[in-house]
Amino acid sequence: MTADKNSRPKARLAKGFRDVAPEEIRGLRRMLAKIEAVYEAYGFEPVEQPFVEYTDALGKFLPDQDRPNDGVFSFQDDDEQWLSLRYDLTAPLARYVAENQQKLATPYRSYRQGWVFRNEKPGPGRFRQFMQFDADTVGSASPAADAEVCMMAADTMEALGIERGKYVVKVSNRKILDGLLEAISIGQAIGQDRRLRVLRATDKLDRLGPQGVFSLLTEGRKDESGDFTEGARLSDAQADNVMRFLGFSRNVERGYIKDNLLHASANTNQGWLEWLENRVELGVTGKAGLDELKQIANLVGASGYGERVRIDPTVVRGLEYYTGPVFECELLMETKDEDGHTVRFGSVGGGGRYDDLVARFTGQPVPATGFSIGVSRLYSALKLVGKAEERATLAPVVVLVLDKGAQGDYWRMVSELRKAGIRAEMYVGTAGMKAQMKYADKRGAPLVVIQGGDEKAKGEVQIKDLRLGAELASGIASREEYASQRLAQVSVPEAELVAAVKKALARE
RNA sequence: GCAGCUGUAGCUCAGUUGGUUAGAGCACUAGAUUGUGGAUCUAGGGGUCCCCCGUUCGAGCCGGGGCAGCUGUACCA
Repeated sequence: MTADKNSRPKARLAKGFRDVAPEEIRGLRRMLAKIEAVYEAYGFEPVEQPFVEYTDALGKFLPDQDRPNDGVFSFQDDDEQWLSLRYDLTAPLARYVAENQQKLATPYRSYRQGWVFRNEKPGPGRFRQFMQFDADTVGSASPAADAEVCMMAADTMEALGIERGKYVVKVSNRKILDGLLEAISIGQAIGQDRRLRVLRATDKLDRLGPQGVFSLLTEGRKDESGDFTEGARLSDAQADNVMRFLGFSRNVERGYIKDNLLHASANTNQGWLEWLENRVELGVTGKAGLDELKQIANLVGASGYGERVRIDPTVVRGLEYYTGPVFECELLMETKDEDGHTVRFGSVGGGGRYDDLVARFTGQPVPATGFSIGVSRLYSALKLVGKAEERATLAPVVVLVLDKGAQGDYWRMVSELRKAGIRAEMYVGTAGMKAQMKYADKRGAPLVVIQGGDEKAKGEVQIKDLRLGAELASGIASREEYASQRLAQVSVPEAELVAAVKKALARE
């Protein structure tokens, strides 16, 4: 019964979601296995968690509404409790640790990989369902834990075949920015709203450049589409300090430029530390952040990662839960976008320290730090540089069903092939021979096995090489010639089926 | 959220100043083969021209409103 024409649903993929093709699944699995191997080697333990959590466990109720935040997919169960699809892997981990604290060895080191969901407008390369691969150390306040996560991220990139120098793990510290805001708002508390604007503005340096960031720090900015973004309304002197934090100094003729002093120290971790210490007003909190950054720099330097793990104040990351060091892993390879412009591939992962997340549940402070890889983004990057391993598994040999009464014979042939380690299937549809050939062709089958009444009487089977056949047929012009031959087809005794198939496959 | 662009067959798209029965390519089905895919040829199926209202003798085309999609921007744990 077909549905009434008017009530037929449209077959369409939900906006922001994706079907994943077989080659990509195979390539992804290989990539995930390599990441996992690195995390295992570092001694992290796997854990798997559900897609769904109670909404309040994710911390996403808006204060004045009983409806959860619309960035999150939420629904009510039979008991009218609000549930949400997880939007990252960190909030659920905090719940897990808070709930199982007594059982877990502290510091608890875990990794996990899975789908997360965001109910947002999708864009190019941005989906409403995507995969993350996280590793976290919960229960250690030591900068060693932060440094370790960064070095592990670097090792992961290399395990995936991204050469040294083609990626960088950038490190900054949220406390420095906090301290800087403290320092510039002496005598007048800067509102939370304006604080967020400063953070957002600094995060846009790569896209808008120093002048754009300065506009957002001060009076605001109008973009090409005419949309106006409100600024943080800092004074020039306050904004100047923020710009210096990012490594820019004001130049009378040219506005903000990369500072020469910084360049003179060759953009090293040591150079950045000195710059921040001497040229930026940091306040008490900022000094503490700088001290943490120094310790991380020392650790990665001593371990030989100083070139790969770099201090970079332009890293801001998410605004809400990070409390200290923040990281970002960026790929430096250049690529062309659809308009032919060369663009850097950009960020494929990030993370940081979130010391308050577990305390939400327990009231006890539990320091934690972690790193999250954007699996889909990283995968498209690997694909672009030819490091994705999508090689297709060979499609199965198809055994045609010409005589429906002889299915037992066909079944036996298929199982012999399988025992010999050859992917094989018996045609399970109901169509005739012609359609079965079409099926095998579309499927990409290398060979078909044919046994009708004639062959059976002689105790033989026909093996037809579809790929060779296609090659031979391309030279044929007339239909008569084409129809008169049995291209790339051999007849062998039943007993030699497996050997003949192996031989034909070996030719490919 | 804001701005711009676009909605015609399963897919990609033509469609003249508003004028009969709305087209192509691809895909699909059948035939040219007693039992042979991919080339070629023939035939066939498939349409609420996004929806509603209006203008008109007449709307895929013009006007208004809505909806959906795309792009940019804002937000993004």
